[in-house]
Amino acid sequence: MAVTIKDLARETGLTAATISAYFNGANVRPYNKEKIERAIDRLGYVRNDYARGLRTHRSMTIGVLIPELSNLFSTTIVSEMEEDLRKKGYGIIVCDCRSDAAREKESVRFLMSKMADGLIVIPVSSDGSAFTELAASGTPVVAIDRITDSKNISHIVINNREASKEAVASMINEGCKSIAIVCGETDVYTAAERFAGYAEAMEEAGLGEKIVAEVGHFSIDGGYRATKKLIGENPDTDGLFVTNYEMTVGAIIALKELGKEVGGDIAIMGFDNVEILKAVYPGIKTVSQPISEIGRTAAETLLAAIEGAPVSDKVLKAKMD
Amino acid sequence: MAVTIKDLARETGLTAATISAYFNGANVRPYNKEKIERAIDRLGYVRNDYARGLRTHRSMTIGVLIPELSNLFSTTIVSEMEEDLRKKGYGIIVCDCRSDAAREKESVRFLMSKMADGLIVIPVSSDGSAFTELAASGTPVVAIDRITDSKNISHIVINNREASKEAVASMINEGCKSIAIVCGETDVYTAAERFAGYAEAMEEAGLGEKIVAEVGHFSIDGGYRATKKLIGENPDTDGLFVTNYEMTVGAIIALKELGKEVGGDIAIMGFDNVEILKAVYPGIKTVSQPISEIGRTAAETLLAAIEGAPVSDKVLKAKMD
DNA sequence: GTGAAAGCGCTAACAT
DNA sequence: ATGTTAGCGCTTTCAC
Repeated sequence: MAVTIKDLARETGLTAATISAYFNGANVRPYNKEKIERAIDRLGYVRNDYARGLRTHRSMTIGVLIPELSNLFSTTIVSEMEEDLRKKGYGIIVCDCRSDAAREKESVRFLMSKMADGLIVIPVSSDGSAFTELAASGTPVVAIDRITDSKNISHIVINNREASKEAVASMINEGCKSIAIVCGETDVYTAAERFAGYAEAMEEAGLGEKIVAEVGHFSIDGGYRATKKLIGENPDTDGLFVTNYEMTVGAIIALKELGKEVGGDIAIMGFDNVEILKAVYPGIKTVSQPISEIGRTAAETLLAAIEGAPVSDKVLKAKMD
Repeated sequence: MAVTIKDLARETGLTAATISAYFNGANVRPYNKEKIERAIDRLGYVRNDYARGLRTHRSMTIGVLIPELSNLFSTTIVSEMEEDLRKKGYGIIVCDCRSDAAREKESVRFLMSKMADGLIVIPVSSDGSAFTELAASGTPVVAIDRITDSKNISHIVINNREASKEAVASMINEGCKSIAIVCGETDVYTAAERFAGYAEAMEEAGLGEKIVAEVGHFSIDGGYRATKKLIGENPDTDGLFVTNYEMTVGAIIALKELGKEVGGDIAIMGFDNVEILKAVYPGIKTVSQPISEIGRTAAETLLAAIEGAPVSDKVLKAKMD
């Protein structure tokens, strides 16, 4: 059995209440303080968060709920948040709902049972129904990457539409005449916004014909298939806007197989981290999201909400590079 | 305040003990069972794991401690384990110790305070000192990827040495005469083993001169710098064995900049997931670790240990492709 | 500044 | 099958 506060009490001749006071920053006689610290060392005491949490109704853990943990964007954010939250004494319980709304709901209950003090979420259900109940009951929720309809939760997103519009406009500027987009299904917020930006840029340039492939899974494979199909049906496409990292990788594989030279026959505008691709194909451009900043902002916003701050939405800016 | 078992008791006219019995699978009169279930629905009851854990000394959470959460190998494993463990009712608390031994130790205490029922760890400290104390006290620990000196913890690793030896032998077989290795610092277990396999293959083939670059950070940048230096000093190197994924990416960027044609001027043997690279450079070969299997095995081993199984080490096999 | 006592929400004997 | 009682390890009044 683990060492408890009672053991410290026995060891020091003090009472549990005093030891607790010591831990919680109350004034303790220097002499006793030293005794307590010696006892902690000797006995190897570690405070039991479960007992503490039960008493205080604060678990000091944050639930993190992600559609796909195998995705670079998600894990980078998780990594950032883990660091920030740990600094404030919080641990994170990570759940992967595999882009499934039912699993998302189930995960919320799971995190409730863990008494999570708050949730940071990339929402799957666009109505946010999985969270509103929770948020209404007083546990703050911060959604990142995607907007939901819920007024009870805070949202941290980027300016998907503007950034995409600008990106496509720059492709047009570089001389592309026939630009296709590979994007996710437009019932996902980010996909819809990025598509809208693409469409706006095309229309403003008077390039009427939009070439679109919607991809169910935002994966390498999804991007690969979509690109194959797209180029098969529209062989004179000279520009490709691919709206996430994994799909960009897939698109490049497909183009390679089709014998198209990236940057020559066809220009690519990708999304996020493509360090290796850029090295291999210097011509490639991407829209980069401020991933670390998103994570940091989410952590900050949630902690503020836990301290009582009201719901607040934030839009961060992506940049082209 | 959240709904408690007492609320259910009041609502149903039963007592807390009966409700608890219901949750724990004891026999409850069908009539009462139904009443309980109705009450749960109406009140939105979620069982409080903290109270339960405090009482049972089982938190139903597993601590996961990783040196770098931003690394593909790690996150793939975390993703696999999260799924497996969730199926068994366990949540995971993820900690990133940034390859720092002090943070590793601190994280262990943190996870102890969270009453983790067990730990799955990619160890940083090779003596395993951060864990032995914990393991000795009854909390099982499973180390993956790297061996430690501790006899109290289970280890899941791959056959790094044999797989590396085989890989380098195959390069020699393909006609490479001057093969260099880019590996991590050899005080890390995997780096040492992979180097040993390289050395054995070289010696058996009578290729005396070993060309070695040790890299502090197993990162894209680390691989990039090491390769630049290596090729600068040994321009007629015709084979490169790079011992993890990120460094392989870095190496390829470097070769590209040096004007070396991958698969032509120089053969590359990488490690793990290089789907995109293979598409771009069909000649590239890699040693792939059974990443999902590692995660699955780690989860299984830990759960078995929690149920009382003794310490057990396992060696899984990597394959070349 | 420290102690005594009560209680967070749950489970585990034990009794009925 | 259900109720009674006690207690997990901690914090929090309230005395002193």
